Amino acid sequence: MTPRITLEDVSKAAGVSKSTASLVVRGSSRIPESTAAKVRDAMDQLGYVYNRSAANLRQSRSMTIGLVVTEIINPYFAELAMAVDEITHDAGYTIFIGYSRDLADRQHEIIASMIERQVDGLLLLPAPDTDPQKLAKQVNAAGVPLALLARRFPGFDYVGSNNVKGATLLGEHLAALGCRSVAFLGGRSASSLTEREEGLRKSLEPNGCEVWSSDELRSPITPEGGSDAVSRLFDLGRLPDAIIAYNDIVAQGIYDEMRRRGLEPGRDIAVASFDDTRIAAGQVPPLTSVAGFPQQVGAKGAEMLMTRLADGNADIPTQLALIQPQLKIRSSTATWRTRT
Amino acid sequence: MTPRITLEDVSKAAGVSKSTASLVVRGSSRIPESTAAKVRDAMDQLGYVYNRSAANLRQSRSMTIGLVVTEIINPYFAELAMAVDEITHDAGYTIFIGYSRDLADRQHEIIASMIERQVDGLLLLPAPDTDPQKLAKQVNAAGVPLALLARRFPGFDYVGSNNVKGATLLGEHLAALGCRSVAFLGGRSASSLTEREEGLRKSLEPNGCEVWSSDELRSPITPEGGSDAVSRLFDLGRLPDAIIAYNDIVAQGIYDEMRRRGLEPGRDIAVASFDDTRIAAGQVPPLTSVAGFPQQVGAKGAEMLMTRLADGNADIPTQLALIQPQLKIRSSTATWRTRT
DNA sequence: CTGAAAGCGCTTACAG
DNA sequence: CTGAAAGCGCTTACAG
Repeated sequence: MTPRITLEDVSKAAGVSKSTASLVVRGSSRIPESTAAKVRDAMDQLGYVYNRSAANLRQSRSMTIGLVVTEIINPYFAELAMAVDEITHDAGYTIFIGYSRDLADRQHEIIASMIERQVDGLLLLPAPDTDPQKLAKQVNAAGVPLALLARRFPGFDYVGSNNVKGATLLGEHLAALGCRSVAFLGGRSASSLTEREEGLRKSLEPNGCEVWSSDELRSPITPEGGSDAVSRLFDLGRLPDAIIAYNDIVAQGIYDEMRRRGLEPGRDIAVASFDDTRIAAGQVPPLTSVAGFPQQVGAKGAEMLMTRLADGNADIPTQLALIQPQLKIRSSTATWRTRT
Repeated sequence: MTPRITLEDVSKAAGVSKSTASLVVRGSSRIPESTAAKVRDAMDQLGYVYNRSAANLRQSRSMTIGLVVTEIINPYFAELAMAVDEITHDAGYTIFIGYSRDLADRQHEIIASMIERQVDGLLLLPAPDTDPQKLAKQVNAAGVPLALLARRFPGFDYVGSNNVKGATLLGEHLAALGCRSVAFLGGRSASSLTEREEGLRKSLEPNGCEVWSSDELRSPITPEGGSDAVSRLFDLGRLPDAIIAYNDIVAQGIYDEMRRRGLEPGRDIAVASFDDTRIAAGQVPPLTSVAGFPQQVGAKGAEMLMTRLADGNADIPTQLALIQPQLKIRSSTATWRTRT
């Protein structure tokens, strides 16, 4: 390995001081073009590569942010991550990514390692069993601004879908179809779950439609989780008019398990879900789903964080933003008819 | 903001020297437990957070690697990225992610910013129009080891699917079905494309089956790209017995466009593709696809890079690894019957 | 086993 | 407009 070329080498070759060379690298206008050109030539000659980490140490900012999500096989998370990248990339940030796999311990470990690496800010889609106190302590101790995405805890900046609204739209749709009972399946305790349930109850119960949603109907956010939840539901002995999945991934398992038991989704039981990832429209029958617009969540969250970073994380109060959902009605509910 | 707590503060509080404190942070056994305990107490008291970037500057390694992929909406890329994370996380690395969107310029910009941030190594799924010389120059100047994933250029470490083999399996299957003509659609010039085409020709042409694959049948790796490619194919006036898509994403568009033109995939024309992401099995009819095992590609690529990093990037010759593919036969080809 | 000093590659006041 | 010096927070020889 050739020894590393430093700014000192460049400045010597160009016949100027280190400070002058430093100013040139950063494009300062205080340096006359003639001097700057000499420095740039020297950089090219020597094959200089800027060591931003060294600069960071001095400036105490890294132009780096951390993004922690559950995983990215779920297209909802993938689109959200890409949107974050889009915004932060344009702002000159490079992003550290970590996948918590919805394990709070792994999540904290990831955050710790990002903090050690001096991230300027953090965007987190929190694991359901996150301890908010612990999280607050961890980021506050380091003075790193944090915005939560998609799932919220009080006291943190947050951008997510307006789940109550989305669930209300869905509930009204099902009530209009004449549903008398709805089972809400899958997901783990998180604000998104609570909010969706709230919207469903609010829109269905006043219309005389029962909402079944108990702890035993929760599940991991996987197709298998959905299948298992349906099984537990059917083992209770009663079939609802409609099944609402926590999201599209869970719904896939619900379709599968229903068919294994000889029930056709959309005909025997209406089925709907949340997120409206590309999975939903691709199902057979196409799945009614509440679009959550992860691109908007990610983009808005990134902007919110950028704002805090720009303001030196001053006394901006906690920021909240809700993205408006949209109900996509497809045949998994539209073709269902109440049994007479 | 409270002023940052440094190792110096800790050492003073613990009544030892900075070097001793440093040794304790890194768990050196040279420090007696009694001293170490005092230091650790001081760290807790003061709320010390390790500044790994400062350490990096001194040690000239960052325990950071860069991963650059096209995007992650395609589950193939998502699974690959997660597999890389799995391996590198366990080895103590944190990963910078960048999405090239298959734009060579953006790719180089991303790599440059990662290099400035002192990544120890780079994993790249290269954009099709990458200039290999330029890439080599960029990473060699910085002395950063690089492994290519899924698409190769000569002279770089590489892990990818054995595309020739996979395409051969698929070609043999189609030949056995009695196909007399096959159109290969979608994708952009890349080793993966060339290799797939090679395998198809090798297995089909000797069996009297034509392979149509020209520049005008290429397309972006999107459903729209697939639709457009089918349109261009049909505009040529002849229908093949089978259409092979560059991958599952392209195949989605092929299904759509065929139906728009009144042709049923799997009945009127057999359809198959590559990658076998969860998209394939979820299609109607289920899509025959050559599984490329992105988890294995990602994991093996990460291991390869870790090896180079462990060996101080010594004179290990270029490393190559091919992952064995597997043909998943589904009804999009299995139910097709030659017209008599 | 522990401490004082130098140095990683930059930037930042401060002089001139 | 440009230079010499100090410092960001660590680690690394080197003494003792």
